[in-house]
Amino acid sequence: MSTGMEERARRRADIGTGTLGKAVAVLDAVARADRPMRFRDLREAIDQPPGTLHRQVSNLISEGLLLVNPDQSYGLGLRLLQFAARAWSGNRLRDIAEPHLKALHARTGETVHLGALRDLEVVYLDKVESCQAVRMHSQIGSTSPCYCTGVGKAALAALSEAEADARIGRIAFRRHTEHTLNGADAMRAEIANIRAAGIAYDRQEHEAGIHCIAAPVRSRDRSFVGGISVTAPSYRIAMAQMAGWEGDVRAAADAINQDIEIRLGPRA
Amino acid sequence: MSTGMEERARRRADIGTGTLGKAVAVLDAVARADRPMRFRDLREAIDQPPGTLHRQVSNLISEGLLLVNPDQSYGLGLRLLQFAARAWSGNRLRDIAEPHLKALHARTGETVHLGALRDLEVVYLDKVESCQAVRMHSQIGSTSPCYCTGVGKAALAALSEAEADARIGRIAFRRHTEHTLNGADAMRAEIANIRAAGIAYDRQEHEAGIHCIAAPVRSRDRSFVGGISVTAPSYRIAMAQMAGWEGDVRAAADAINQDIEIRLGPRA
DNA sequence: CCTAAAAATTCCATATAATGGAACCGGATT
DNA sequence: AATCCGGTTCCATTATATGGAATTTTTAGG
Repeated sequence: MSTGMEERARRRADIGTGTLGKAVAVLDAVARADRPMRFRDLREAIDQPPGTLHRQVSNLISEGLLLVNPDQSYGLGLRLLQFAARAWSGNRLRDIAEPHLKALHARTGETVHLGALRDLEVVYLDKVESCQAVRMHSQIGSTSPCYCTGVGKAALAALSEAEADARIGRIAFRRHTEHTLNGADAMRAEIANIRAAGIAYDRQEHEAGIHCIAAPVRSRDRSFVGGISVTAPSYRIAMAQMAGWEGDVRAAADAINQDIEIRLGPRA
Repeated sequence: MSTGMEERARRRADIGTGTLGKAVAVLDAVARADRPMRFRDLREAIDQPPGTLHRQVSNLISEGLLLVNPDQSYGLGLRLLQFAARAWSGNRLRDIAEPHLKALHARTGETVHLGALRDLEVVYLDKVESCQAVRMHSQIGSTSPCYCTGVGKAALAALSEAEADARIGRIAFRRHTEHTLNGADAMRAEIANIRAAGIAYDRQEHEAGIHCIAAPVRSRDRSFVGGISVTAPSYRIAMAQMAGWEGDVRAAADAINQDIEIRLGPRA
C-alpha cells in the first residue's frame, strides 16, 4: 500500500503522458510564458495540431482552469486560485510548521521560509517576516531552483543518496551569481557535507547580497521533503553571525520533524 | 472567434464531462472536504469503481496536482500552489485594478476587496488593508456565495439581464444571517436596484456585524465580471457614513473599467 | 471596400486512452 | 490461523481524444 501509488506516479513521470498530462502541459505553457499568450503562441509552444489544441484549451476553459482575456490572450483560471487557497490552508505540513517558523523568526529577527521540494524546484509554502510593505503572498507558491537555495540543498540532502544522485544528474545548472555551484560533482560534494552537518548554507548563490542558513525537514517515509531557512542580507548579517543560528535552525527543523511523526504518524 | 470558445465551454459546463472534468471533480472533492480524505472517503464522495478512481488519483499525483500525506490522506498538490502564484501575478485585471484599490483604501481607510464572479461564487483576487496581524493571503483565492456579498451582487448586476436571471435561478439560498436575502424574487428585485444605482450594499447579509458597499467591474465583452468593495464593521462605521463613499467607490470602479478598455481593448 | 492569406473553428473516421469487473495482495481484526 | 477490508493490478471492452481536411472567421494588403 505504501509505495504503490507513488511508484506508478514516478514511472509515468515523463511529461505529457495521457490526457491529463497534455492538459497540464497547456497550463504550464501559459504559466511559464512571460508575454501574453494567444492561440497561435500556444500552437508554437506546444506541438499539437490546431484542432486538438483547440479542444484541449476549450476543455480547460470550461473547467475554469484557463481564462480568456478581453484581448484574446489566455491566463490561468480562477479555479486554480480557488484550489490554491485550499491547498495552502489545507496543507498539513504548513500547519504543523507554522508555530516553529514563528519561533525561529522571533529568535533570529530575520525572514524565515518553509519550502517543499518538487522534482528539481523548491516551492515556497510559507514565510514569516516582520510586517513589511512587500506583499506577502507574492512569495507563496513561487519557485526557485533547488541547486542554489538553502532550502533546496537541504531538501536534496534529505533524500536517499540514490535519489539525490539521480536528481542532481538531471539538474541544468545555471550561474545566477558568481557563487552559484555549477556542476553535478560540486553539488554532490556539497550535499554530502550538508548531510553530515545537518545544515545547509546558501552563500549568495542565488542572489548577490543575500545569504541564508537552512535545515532539512521531511516525513519519515519521505512523502514530504523540504526545508526551512533563515535569510538575511549579507551587508547586515555576517556569515559568522548566521552560523551562530545553526543550533536554532536545527532545533526548529527537528521539532517540525517530530511534530510530523506525532500528528501524521503511520497510524494517526 | 469571439464567442466560439466560450460557447462551447458553456455547452458542456455540466460537471464531470470528459477525462479532464472527472479529474477536477476529484480535486474538488479533496478541496471541499473538511476532514482528511483517504481513498475510501474519495470513493464515497465520487461515484467511481475503485480501479478507475485509483488510476485517476494516481495520474493526478504524477502531475503534482494531488499529494499523499504520510497518514495516507490526500491533499492538493504543490503544483496547484505553483500555478496559483502565476495565476495571481499574471492576472491582468488584478494588475490593472491594484492602484485603484489602493487609492480607494487611502480615501476610506477601510478594507478594500477585488473579486471575480465564477459561476455562482465570488473569488477574491486582491485585498488592501492596513498592515494587520491577520495573514493576508489567507483570503486570496477564497470564495463566498454571490447572493450575500457586495461584490457578488454587484457582479450579478453587471451581467446581462437574461444571464443574471438564469444564474439567480440556480442559486441555493442559505440564510447566513437574519439579513440574508433568500429567494430568487427578492434577489431579482435587489439586482434591478443595484443595476439602477450602480452600487450594491451588503447589509450584514453574509456575516453579522460586517457590512460593505460595492460596485461592479467588468470588461466590455463580459469575459470578466466582478466587483470591488469597501468593507467595515457596523459598530464602527454607520450605514450613512458608508453611503457617503458611494461616489468614491463608483469612481474607482469606473476608473478600473476604463483602464480595462485601454489596456485590454479589443485590438490592443 | 474588396480580396487574399492566415488563423481559428468544426467535423468525423480512426487511433488511443480510459473504463470497470474481477482477481489479487497485505495488513489489521477476530 | 482465518477472515475481512482497503487498496492495487490486469485486461478485454468501451468511450474518448485525436488530427487531417473542410469551413468559417479574422487579419492584412491593395
